[in-house]
Amino acid sequence: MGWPQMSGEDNLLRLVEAEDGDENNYHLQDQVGFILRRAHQRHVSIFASHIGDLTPPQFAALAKLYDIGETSQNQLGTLIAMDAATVKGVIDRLKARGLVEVSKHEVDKRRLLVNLTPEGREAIERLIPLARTITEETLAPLTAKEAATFLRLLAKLA
Amino acid sequence: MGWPQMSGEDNLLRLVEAEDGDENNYHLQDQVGFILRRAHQRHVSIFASHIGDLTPPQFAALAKLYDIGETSQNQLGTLIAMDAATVKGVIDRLKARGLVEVSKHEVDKRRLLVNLTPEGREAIERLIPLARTITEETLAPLTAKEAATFLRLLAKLA
DNA sequence: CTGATATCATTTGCATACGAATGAATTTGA
DNA sequence: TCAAATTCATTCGTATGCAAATGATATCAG
Repeated sequence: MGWPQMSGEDNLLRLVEAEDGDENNYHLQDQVGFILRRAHQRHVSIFASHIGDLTPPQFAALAKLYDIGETSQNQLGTLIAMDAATVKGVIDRLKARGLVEVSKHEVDKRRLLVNLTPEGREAIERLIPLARTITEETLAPLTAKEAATFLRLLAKLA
Repeated sequence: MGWPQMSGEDNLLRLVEAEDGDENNYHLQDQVGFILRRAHQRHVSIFASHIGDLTPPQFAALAKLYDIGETSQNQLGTLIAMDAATVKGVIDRLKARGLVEVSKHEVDKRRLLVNLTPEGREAIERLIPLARTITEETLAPLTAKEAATFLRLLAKLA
């Protein structure tokens, strides 16, 4: 065999490794974390191509407020899986654009209530059909059956 | 039916919506993008619990350099799915910690060559077994068969 | 050969994302 | 009741992630 400086022991080791499925060889591109990151990147890119003036987290905040109505900033963060520091930035930017408004909770003075403005409501109603398109395009490489399986397994991981 | 202020037309509309699979109701938590984001978050959290002093992108850079050896910063970015601006930051931080070293390409003066230092090589060799554990823990909610299916479909999406 | 193009790297600006620390307000428990 | 613990929001620091602009270098086409 053409390998330089390889002893009989090395050949034996290589055989054992081959039997073990090449386990000493680490392939980044096969790791679930790496593929998950790329799949997420692709989705964000598709999102941006359809909804250029809003990010996925901003859309999530609007969609959740549209779904449940006024809530506290912290509670909203829990519902859309963002920590307190992150959700604050998202809400600040939506507020600056007039899509949400904030007010103080009358009873619990710690809480900051967040709600859609009429402009925010109009925006999310206009964007939800685009979001359905984005979901379709993201799942386009899969058949309908594969997509259903994928979503079921993905949900178990998330 | 106890719904207030609902006319006969409203009931008909509701029936039609039910037949259409409730398509006027948008559920953020069922959208592939949202679940993908949460699955990715969970993986990063698992990663951090096992490898606290390195981020997944930093690990990816080291693992790829370990796999292919010296390469240009740009090419490395392509291989680990990072744009030029992002990979620069990652390499800068790895360089500051002495895990990689950079040099100028002798022929093509535009290129910045990146390679592992001995410390970087030692680090990645030490971390790869932990990365296998991270992958296992990330996939733990799935059976072996489900995990195989999931990885196959995820790869089609990424 | 040289002007147009393309590639590589850097920089800036903006937007997540999260740990940690802080302060204000509320709830709990002895 | 009142001190301890908890919750809510904010701030700071660090690290991706990407678009856009820029400068240096290399390649291509006429």
